[in-house]
Order: sequence, then C-alpha cells, then structure tokens
Amino acid sequence: MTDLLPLDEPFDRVSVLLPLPLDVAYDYKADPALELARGDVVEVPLGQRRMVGVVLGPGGDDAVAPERLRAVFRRLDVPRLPRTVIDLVEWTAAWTLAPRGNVVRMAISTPSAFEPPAPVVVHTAGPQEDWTGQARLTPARRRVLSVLSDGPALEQKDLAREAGVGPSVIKGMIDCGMVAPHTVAQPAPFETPDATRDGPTLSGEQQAAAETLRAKVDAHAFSVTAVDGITGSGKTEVYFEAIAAALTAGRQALVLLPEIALSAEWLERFADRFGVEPAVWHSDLKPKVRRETWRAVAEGSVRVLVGARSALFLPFAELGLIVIDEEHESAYKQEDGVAYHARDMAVVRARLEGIPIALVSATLSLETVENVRQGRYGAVHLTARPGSATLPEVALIDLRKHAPERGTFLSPPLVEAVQRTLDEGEQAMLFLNRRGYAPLTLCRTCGHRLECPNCTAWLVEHRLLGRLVCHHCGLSARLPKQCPSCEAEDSFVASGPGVERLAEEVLVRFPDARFQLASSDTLTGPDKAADFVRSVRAREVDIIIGTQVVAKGHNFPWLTLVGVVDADLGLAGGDLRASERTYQLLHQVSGRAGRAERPGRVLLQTHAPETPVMQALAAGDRESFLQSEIDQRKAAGMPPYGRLAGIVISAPDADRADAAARMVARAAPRLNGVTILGPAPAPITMLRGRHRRRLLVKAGRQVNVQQVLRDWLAPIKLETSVRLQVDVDPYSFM
DNA sequence: AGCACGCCGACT
DNA sequence: GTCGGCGTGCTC
Repeated sequence: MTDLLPLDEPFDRVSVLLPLPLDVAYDYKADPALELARGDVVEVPLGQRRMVGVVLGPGGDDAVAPERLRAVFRRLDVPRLPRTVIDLVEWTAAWTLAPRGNVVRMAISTPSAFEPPAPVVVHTAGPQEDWTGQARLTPARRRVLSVLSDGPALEQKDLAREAGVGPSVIKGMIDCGMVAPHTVAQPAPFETPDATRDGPTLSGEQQAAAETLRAKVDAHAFSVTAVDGITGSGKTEVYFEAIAAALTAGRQALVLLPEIALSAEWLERFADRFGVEPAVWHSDLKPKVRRETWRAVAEGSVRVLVGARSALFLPFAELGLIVIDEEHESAYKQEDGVAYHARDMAVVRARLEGIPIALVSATLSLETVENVRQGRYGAVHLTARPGSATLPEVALIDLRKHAPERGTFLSPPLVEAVQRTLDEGEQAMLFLNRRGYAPLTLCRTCGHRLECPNCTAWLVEHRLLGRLVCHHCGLSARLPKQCPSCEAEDSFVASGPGVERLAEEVLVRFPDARFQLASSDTLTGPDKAADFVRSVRAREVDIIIGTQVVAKGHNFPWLTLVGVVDADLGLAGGDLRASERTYQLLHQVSGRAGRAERPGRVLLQTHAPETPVMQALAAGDRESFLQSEIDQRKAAGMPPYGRLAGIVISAPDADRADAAARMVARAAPRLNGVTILGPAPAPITMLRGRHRRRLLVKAGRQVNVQQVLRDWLAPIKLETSVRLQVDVDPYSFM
C-alpha cells in the first residue's frame, strides 16, 4: 500500500518531525488529497516500523532524492496540533539545545492516544418476541434479567459481575435474544466547571488582587503577573477568580502544580469552588485516562486542567490563562532528557498564545522577583492571613550551645518544647529532609563506608525495608553481614540522622505519644497521602516525623509546633540556589504551624545561626534576605544577572570520559564575556554506572549562550559510548 | 528509540 | 561449520 502513487504523478512532499532523538525532520510524500498541514498528526513508515509524527510543513526540495521518499500512511483522526504547540516545541528545542524530536515527544507522549475512543457496548433485556428457541430461563439467566430490570444498561463484564454469572452466560443470552447489546458513544468523562457558582467571600486585599488578574484575562493579551502571597493568604482563591473569568470568556485554563500526587486537597478546593473536579495530567495517569484527556483537551471539552510540568505541552485549542502555582519550586526544572524549566517555557507559551500567565508563590523565586523589579512582570501582593491566624514565631536553636546527647538529634530545648506541646494536647512536627535510617553507614573496625557501586553516593540504610538503598539510581541491596573491606562481622554503625532513626528517638523520649512517619517511602500514593492527612486532622497522631513531603500546603489546625532537626541541610553543596532553596523550604515548613486560631511556633536547629538565611527566617525579614542573595549573585555574575550552562560528558569508563571532556574543552571558543570552567568531575562523579565530567559556561546577560554552544558543539564528533548533555540554566548541578 | 547489520564464542 | 552475543549506525 506504500507505493500506490506512480512516481511521475505529482505528490505533496511534507516534512515530518518524529519523536526520536533527532533534530532534523524527515521528508515523506503524501497524497495531496490528504491536505496535510503544519500540526497534523500522521503515521509514517520508518525502517521496519510505523511511527507517529507531526507535520511541520512542506518538505525541502533538495534534501532527499524523490525516489528515496516513502509515503505517509495516514492522517490520524485527532485535531491538528495548534500552531502555538509546534512553535513551543521549536522554541523549547532552540532554548535547551535538545533535538526537536525529543521535545515533540512531550507533545505527543500519548502512545495510541490517537485512535478514536473505543465505543462502549451496553446491554438491556431483549424483548420477549425476539427470543429464540434456546431462550430457556435458567436460574443464572433469571439473575441477569433481574439485574437488568432493576438497573441501568451495563457493559458485559459489569453485568456478569453484578448477576454473579460467568461471561459465557451473557454470551449465550445474547445469542438467543434474551439480552440485547447496544453500541453507544463514550460518555463524556469531563464535566464543565461552573464559573457562576458563588466563590468564598474575599477580603478587600484578595478582591483587589482577583480583580487585577480578571482584568488581565479579559484583556486576552500576553502578560505575566507575579502573585506574591504569604502562606494562608488565600492565593488559590484569588487565582480561582481568574480561572472563573477565563471560563466565562469561553476559554480554557491550565494550572501547573509541582506535585500533583499530593494535592487531593487542591482538587477538593477546586470542586468546592466550581462544582466538579478538573481534568488532571501527571506521569502515572492510566493510559486510557491519558488518552481521553489528551483528546478532550484538544477538542475543547476539558475546560480546566491541572497538571505537572508535562501538561504544558498539551494541545489546548483555546487557552485563555496559565497559572503556575508554587512557581519557585525546583521540581519545575526537568534535569534529564530535555532539560527545560516548565515555568519559563510556560511564560513562552503564554507569549505565543497571547494570553496572561500568573506566577504564584509565598516565596517567589529570585528570578521572578528580579523580573518584577525590572518592570517586565506585574505583581499583586497578599499580605494578610484571614481570620485571627497569625504567622508562627520562628526561633533558632544554636546547636553549638545546645548540643543533643551523643547519638541523638533533638536538642534539650526542642525536646522540652515538644513535651509542652503534647501536654497541651496539641500536635508537633519534626522535619528532617532525609529518608531512611541514616545517611551513612560505616564499619567501626576499619572505617569503610558503604557506597553505591554505580554512583558517587552513600548507600542509605532503610530499616523499615531492611535494605540499603541508593537514592540516585535506586539500587537496593541487603545489609551485608561482613564489612566488604576488612571482613569484620556485625561491625556497621549508622552515622547521622534519617527520619527512621529520629522515630526511634521519639519512641524513647515520648513513649506515650502516637507518631507517624511521613516520607515518600511511607506515603507511596495519593490514597496513603490522603489517609495521612485525614488521621492528622482527626488528631489520631501526636507527632509527625516527616521529610519534604509534609512541607506542602496541608492545613492541620492542631499542629502548633514545628521542629526543624537540621536546618543547615541543603546549605552545603555550594550550589548557587542552596540558600534560596533552604529559605523557601524552611519558610514553607514554618507555614504548617498554627494555621487556625492557635498560634504556632517554629524551632530551627542550626550550627550557623549567624548566616543571612537563618537570620532572615528568625526575623521574618524576607526583604533583607533577598537583598543579600541579590548582592551575592550580582557580584558573582550568576543568574539572573549572568547566564550559566552546564555541559555534562559521560562515558562507561573514566578514561574515555576524561578524554572526551578534554577534547570538548580544547574546542571551546574564546569570546569576550564568556568564561569556560572545567572540565571537572561532575558533582555526582559517577551516576548509574557512568563516569561524568562537567564543563560550566558562564556568560554575561547579553550573551546568546545557545548560539555560542551550538557553534562550539556542532562540529564535535564523539564516540557512540560517550554522551554529551547540555543544561542551560542548570538547577541541581547534578 | 528500535531495529538491522556485523564481527567473535559455544553448540547441533 | 552455524546460532547468537550486543557494539555501532541509520531511519526520509
């Protein structure tokens, strides 16, 4: 069927971008009757395979000889990708230096999403005059008819289950006319949010902010608005009004959240405001839901969608608003594959669409703060907590003066504060951003440290699992009986605290308290997370011991004390956003305490109470912290006052990684305003069995780093075992 | 990303 | 002598 067209007949030559690590699009020939255009999703042959790709436009005339062209199989029955999505794909590829094919994969990442939805076959009782001679009424058949007479039409498997019969019974009844199948179109799984419902009563400040956003939506033009609101100030309610405005104007709205998995509470709040839950998009969506959602977004039957960063590439046909909640979150930065920042690319999409975008946070990122200061972004501020709730009081505990007893991690003042909280019948949370029992396990005989064989990382003991785990590559192994180095028996000691070890200490110190461990190891899914939240609210828990997962906005009215066990964690590592991230995380954790009428207290255990981060947290003085950060970054020429890109070169062995990195460094351009650092071992020198070297490119704000990188890297040919990955504006420095 | 092609060890 | 290991390279 590929070559029905004689070669001398005229045909269209189209350029098709395939979801492969290729920057170039391939040309195909196509029947002009298909009328293919930019954005059409097509199926094409590729080698022995069939593959789905996106038409970019007419093919180039000279690239590939016409006789080598193969024909497009077919145009898929989905709406054409909007122009803005294709433009966003090209833009993202150009910005991140990723092959365009890798980026387009994010836009059509829906395997088999392109088939029409399967029709559903439901069954009713067949009219008696249609029954054939085989239609005898057995007991099983009676039950089936009784189910059908009482209830709605059912699919075959549901009918069999409810009647308590096997599928063969139903089949037999269909054959003899006792049950009649009917093919119906899929019911629409997405209901329309109702913007006309009454929202909550907004304070004057909230109303003014909502009005600003609503005006931007009504203007239907590109704009960026930072929504700067302290924890509990009602940011969500405010941007819900902007969503309502978009709905009223007949447009779709997209909300990005960093962690969709833990936001059952967010969905509830949305449902309270709009009457129905929004469509959702994240990585563990079931294939069927994923496919229905993708289609419904393209066809416009989804009006509001909330999703993780990958939702940014969905084919909204009439988008009217984008909201990035918790815009400061580094989870928006994708590190592997296409290294893009969803917040930044969302701003690009808003510009391409000509629509407003809101960047929402209690601790706006320094980049956004700078854009507001420069007048590039607008801003609204929410400063008040509604009701009588006050911000928690934050105090520092200097661990140098108040050292915990040997082998424990809670200082006397913190222990005392927890005890007092329990005595008053309130809840306490101990925050420690470290999973497992202890971050490091070593041999007390020879000092050997248990390390991951594939990564430069300690193996972390997880006692609950009874295993050693590498947090980088996921390697999991039994704790060995003997030291691999000196063969001493039972000689391992744990070093440093993890949440599991902290739990042991809590058990000893507060034997009567009911405690709950909350980490990504115990809250493994939305259900467990929801159950955790419920039990804390129901006061079935006295002490929460949690990692980062508890920092997100849950409202626990009886939680009045937060103890941060190691506030300095995260300050080490020398990455340029370490202080900022620490401030944001600790500020967010602090926001957990005392939300309702009970005032909260936060105690930070630190070895460095004099640092600007700790001082700012204690004084509640964000402005002076930001200023000290800004001064430092300006002086160092770091983002957003300069530009940064990482080049990570990895290979299966150290020699090849070194050789390749040196070769890339030798080819580096000498340009004014561009400094190239390295090669040096990458911060995680070995990851998943690959040796990594890194180069850093530092440039002035005016330098087009992407162009510099393209000119530099394009002529370089590497062995196939060596991989080179560019990360423009790296975040984690991994 | 697949999948084929290609060049070196244990089997009918 | 072949089956098959996965290293390298192409796919319009």
